[in-house]
Amino acid sequence: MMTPSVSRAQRVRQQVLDTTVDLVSEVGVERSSIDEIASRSGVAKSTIYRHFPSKQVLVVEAVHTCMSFPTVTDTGSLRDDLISCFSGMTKSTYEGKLGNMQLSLMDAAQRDPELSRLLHAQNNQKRRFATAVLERAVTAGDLRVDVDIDLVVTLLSGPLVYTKLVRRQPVTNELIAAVVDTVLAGVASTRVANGLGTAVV
Amino acid sequence: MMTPSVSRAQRVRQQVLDTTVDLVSEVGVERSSIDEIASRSGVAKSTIYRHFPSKQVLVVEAVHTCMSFPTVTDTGSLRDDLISCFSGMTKSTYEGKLGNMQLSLMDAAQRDPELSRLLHAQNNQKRRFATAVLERAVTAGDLRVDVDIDLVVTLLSGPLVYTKLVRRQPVTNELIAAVVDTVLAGVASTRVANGLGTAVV
DNA sequence: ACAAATCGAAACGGTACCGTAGCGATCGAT
DNA sequence: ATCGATCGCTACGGTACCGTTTCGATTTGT
Repeated sequence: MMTPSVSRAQRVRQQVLDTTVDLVSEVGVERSSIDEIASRSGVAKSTIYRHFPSKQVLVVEAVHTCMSFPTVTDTGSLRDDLISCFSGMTKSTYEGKLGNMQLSLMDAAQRDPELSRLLHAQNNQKRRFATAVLERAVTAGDLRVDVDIDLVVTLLSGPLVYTKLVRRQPVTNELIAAVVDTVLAGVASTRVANGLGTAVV
Repeated sequence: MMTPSVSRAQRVRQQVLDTTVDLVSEVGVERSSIDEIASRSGVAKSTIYRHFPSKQVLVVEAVHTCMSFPTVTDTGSLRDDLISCFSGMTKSTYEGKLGNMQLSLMDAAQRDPELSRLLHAQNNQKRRFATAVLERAVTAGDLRVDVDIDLVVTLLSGPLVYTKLVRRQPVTNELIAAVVDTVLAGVASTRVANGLGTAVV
């Protein structure tokens, strides 16, 4: 018989990781147990420990497997590119199983340096996508050269994260568009001493 | 001997609540145990159960006791009032013990309806402060009457929450001022089809 | 087909937590 | 001073989880 494309060890390993993702997205990191993962996945607990030395490592690896990043578009319109960027970002990060995990992961990261580094890396990566779009707009002359790009990324990301995690409301494309439009309008204007934007484009 | 100003029962009860706040802010909701609260507070576990029927109720009451809200200023300057509002908000919510608890509480709220309602109420309350400031600015003519106040509150709150909880960076007054300035500039401008703010004040 | 690697099932000791109960000591009001 | 309420202490049964071990069965590579 032919050798299958993936070994049994790999299949079992993936099964454990998938089940871990499911369980963590349902009940969170702290309430997920190896015993439960074993019975759900059909993989014996002893086998799980042959693949992963501890629950922490397992969770970190499981989370790692289900991370993805959106593709960046270049339509020529800064507005459209930003909306596309954050729309994809929202889907890949705050929806689905990974989305359900976010709060629990952030909490657990407060006491797990590995998880903390993983989430920070994930986050910096996401910021880089938006940063790239904005830097392109600066060189293209669509944005003033003195804009604080880091601040703009925070201004764009913040309201979406806040809506999803704190308000627990869906992040609609309408919201994304409104955020992008208002922030772009804000950075297009100069800031004056009284804080009220005076029209200067 | 005179009757003390507070009964022993009240003192013991408060001691338990304080210890619970301390412990939860240190290790989170899930890892806080009644046994640990008992040994830390010097109050026997049996006594704790005489005051609180379960750990969930205890945590909810403990969190409730350490909630506070900032005072609202009315300096006449919308910018200053907003900065003051969100500066106080940040201090009362995302610093100190309550700040350390936030992520764990939000996570736990996903599986505890009581906690969920408490956090939602806390959040709506905070939004109302900013909403009041903005509505005052509308009637005073400092803001266009067609601004989406709810959106503006999200635009202002989001970046601060995001900076604190996701990026794990301090929320400085400089950041607050920059956020307020940019968002105010954005809502002062009209939005046009191409999304680039055109100066109209 | 056969040896080596891998797996599933089951059980183990150890720890931590929950919520309850009994009991003697302490406090509070009168 | 006394009596009832409240407390601290200790211990209990029950549950859940961790991480390890054993052993027989299955699969894989050759």
